[in-house]
Amino acid sequence: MPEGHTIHRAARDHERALGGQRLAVTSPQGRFDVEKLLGRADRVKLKRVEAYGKHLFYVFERGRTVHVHLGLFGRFYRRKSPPPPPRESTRMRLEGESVTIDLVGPTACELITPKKKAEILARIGPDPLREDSSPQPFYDYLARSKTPIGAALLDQSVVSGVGNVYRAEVLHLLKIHPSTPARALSRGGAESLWTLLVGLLRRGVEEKRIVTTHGLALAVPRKRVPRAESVHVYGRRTCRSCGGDVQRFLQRARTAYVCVTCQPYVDAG
DNA sequence: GCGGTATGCCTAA
DNA sequence: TAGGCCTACCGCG
Repeated sequence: MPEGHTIHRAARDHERALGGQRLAVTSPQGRFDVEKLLGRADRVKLKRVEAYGKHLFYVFERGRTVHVHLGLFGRFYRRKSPPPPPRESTRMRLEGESVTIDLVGPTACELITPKKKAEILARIGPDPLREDSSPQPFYDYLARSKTPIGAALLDQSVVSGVGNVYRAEVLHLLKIHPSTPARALSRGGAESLWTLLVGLLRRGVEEKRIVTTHGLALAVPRKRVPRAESVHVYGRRTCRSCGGDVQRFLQRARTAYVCVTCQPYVDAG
């Protein structure tokens, strides 16, 4: 689940469900140091939840901030309060008045200092889901880098929030082969790429899953797209657009998916 | 029950 | 580049 859309959706949902409340925070698994957050109190008030790329920040009273990164396996489970007993693997449980959020399997779940937060934000590139992000650094990087565009899209310091599914899908929609050197893209091409990422990620936030088919407009009511039709090439053996073979290869240690018909490699020199 | 796989990312070499 | 870490699920038998 966790590309940028999952993170932003969690921030929105969790802030709405728990923001302004005094939460009972526990770590059934024991690997999250609850006392550091709670001190001697038994509850702590959550002020807001922020999302940057794939990072979440739970901001509590007195500026105490919990950083969460889901990694590949992390997941949230939402329960009604009072919640059922947690599964053993639950790293952090946030129990509010009517909603309880359980966090399982994250790469990171820790109380952080303002300095640490600043360091995290300093090392990630613009996030297409944030209104306050400027794509300029993304354009600048692409314009001068020989890095394959498919590798650049997974580099969180270049653009944040994009993961392996969006990488495959956005490049397919633009008919770009992942091995194309970044700087072979025109400025217009780079702008199209950013705009498409914004659109697809926003759609992902609304639908709570990645859907890149059945038109790109964020039209209001739309029919639920069946799972098998939600992507063009990611995880597929044949291209949903043309029926041609989808080729797989490793790029930046992740499986890249390419329709060799729709996305022929063009050596731009 | 086991092994493989996954939408991530860090570190050592 | 390889290995490690985190967890759930699925197909196999």
